[in-house]
Amino acid sequence: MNAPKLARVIDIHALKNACSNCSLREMCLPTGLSVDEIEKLDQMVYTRKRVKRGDSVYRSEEKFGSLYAIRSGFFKTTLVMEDGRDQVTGFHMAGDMLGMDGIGSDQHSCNAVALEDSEVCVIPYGRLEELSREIYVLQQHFHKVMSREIVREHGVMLLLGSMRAEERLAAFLLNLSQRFTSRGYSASEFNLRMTREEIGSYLGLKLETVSRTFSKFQEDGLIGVQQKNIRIIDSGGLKAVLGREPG
Amino acid sequence: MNAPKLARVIDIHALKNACSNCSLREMCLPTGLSVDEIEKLDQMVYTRKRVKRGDSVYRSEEKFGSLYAIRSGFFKTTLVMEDGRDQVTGFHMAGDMLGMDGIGSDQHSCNAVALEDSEVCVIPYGRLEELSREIYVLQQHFHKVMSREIVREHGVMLLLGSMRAEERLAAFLLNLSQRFTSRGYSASEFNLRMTREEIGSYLGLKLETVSRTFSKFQEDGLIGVQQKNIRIIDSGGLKAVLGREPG
DNA sequence: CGGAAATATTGATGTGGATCAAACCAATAC
DNA sequence: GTATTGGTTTGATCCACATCAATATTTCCG
Repeated sequence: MNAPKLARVIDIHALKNACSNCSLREMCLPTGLSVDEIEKLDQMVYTRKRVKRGDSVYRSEEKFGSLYAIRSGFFKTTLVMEDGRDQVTGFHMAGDMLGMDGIGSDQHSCNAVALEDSEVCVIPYGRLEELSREIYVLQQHFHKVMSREIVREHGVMLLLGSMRAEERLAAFLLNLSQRFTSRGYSASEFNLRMTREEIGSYLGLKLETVSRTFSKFQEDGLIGVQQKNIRIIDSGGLKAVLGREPG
Repeated sequence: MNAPKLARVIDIHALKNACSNCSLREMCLPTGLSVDEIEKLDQMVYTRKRVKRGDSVYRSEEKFGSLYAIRSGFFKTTLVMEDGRDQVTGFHMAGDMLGMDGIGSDQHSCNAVALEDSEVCVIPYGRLEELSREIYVLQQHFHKVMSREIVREHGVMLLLGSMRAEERLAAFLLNLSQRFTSRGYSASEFNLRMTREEIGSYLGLKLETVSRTFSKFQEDGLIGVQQKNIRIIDSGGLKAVLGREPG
């Protein structure tokens, strides 16, 4: 008599964790999947993992085994040099994919650290390979995700190699704003999850320069800053900072 | 009577262009392919393309259709900002793969320019997708190639974000040397195919700084420089430059 | 709550690499 | 051969950002 009830409970739980029912589906998965195919995917992602603020999903040198789709929260990825200097290589939010650096050498080459309590969907890599041989649109989607990561990094190289401090920070804010927007959050007001030091590390600047530049943007009426809270007042003005001559 | 002869001629030509017979096979392709599978691959890569010095394999915004494996020669990839500033995002040599930036958006996002007369193997992307669904090791290999490109770019971000001019140039030289070595060329002497300006663009430095730093390395007995010819005299010393305090 | 630790702001000063400028050199064209 | 062009080296000066330092604010935690 109890059996059916129990089954139902499990069902509901499974449904809750399923890709098919996930609000981030459009970010993680291709469109145009059949019901069958979505069912297969639900079997691929059978684990969720909570990651507390400050904890890592994976660390450099660790054996690679899975990719991680961010279900909620906020992450940074960092690289550490032998002499201890480290560099933030990216900030990642819901719908982003982590871990692709590990495929090439079968071990991770950076650390993925949660900047707030977060949750990731664990995607066993072998299973993904398998399914993407069966499901064309999944293969296609996965390749696109990797390619976009390459393009994103190109953009960072441009930023680090050719832009001045003000341009870097303006580009950073506009990028964040755009990403929040595409996830349904406000484009004009958001909370930074990272410290000035982490922003600086990502942008190749010192934390003091980041702080000063925030203050300057505020004086110029482009943004409102209060600690981690950012309000974008004049996004056109921010865009104009990009490509402007020094001064 | 002529027919068999003609056929033989064509055969020889096909063989010459075939992956199965290519000295770069270990760089481009996975190991452990069956004879059948190699035959399929030979059909995938049915075009070679000569690219003259200064010409492009593809340009930014162009529709994406193929990847390109470098058969011989030397390339740079560049990004251009709206205001005209441009940045070299990479240097590429025989065995490297070009064009993966185009997969994500179906159009290329950078320019791939030959720095000397070169030759590439054209790999129609649709065909590669198809085959990598059939041949597991090919899929695996392709994913690794993309992943390694992501990791390579991480390295460049570290270089641009955290290193001083001398460290950047030392890292650059050591990287080039290592890549020449793995292709069977001398580790200690090689010709730069790019100008000081292109090196500078890649490293986020001005050409004068590149030139001065070369001169300094020469004074310090680390390398011999004569225009584009580089001799690495003290590779240990170069490695020691990395991670050294300024001064 | 209170006190310590982490984070952020702001000012004063220093410096690595950019900029400006002038030769110099190598390769190609005439 | 000389002229021309594109690239390189080297010097003098400048400035954007780093560094050093002091204070303010927020967060964490017993």
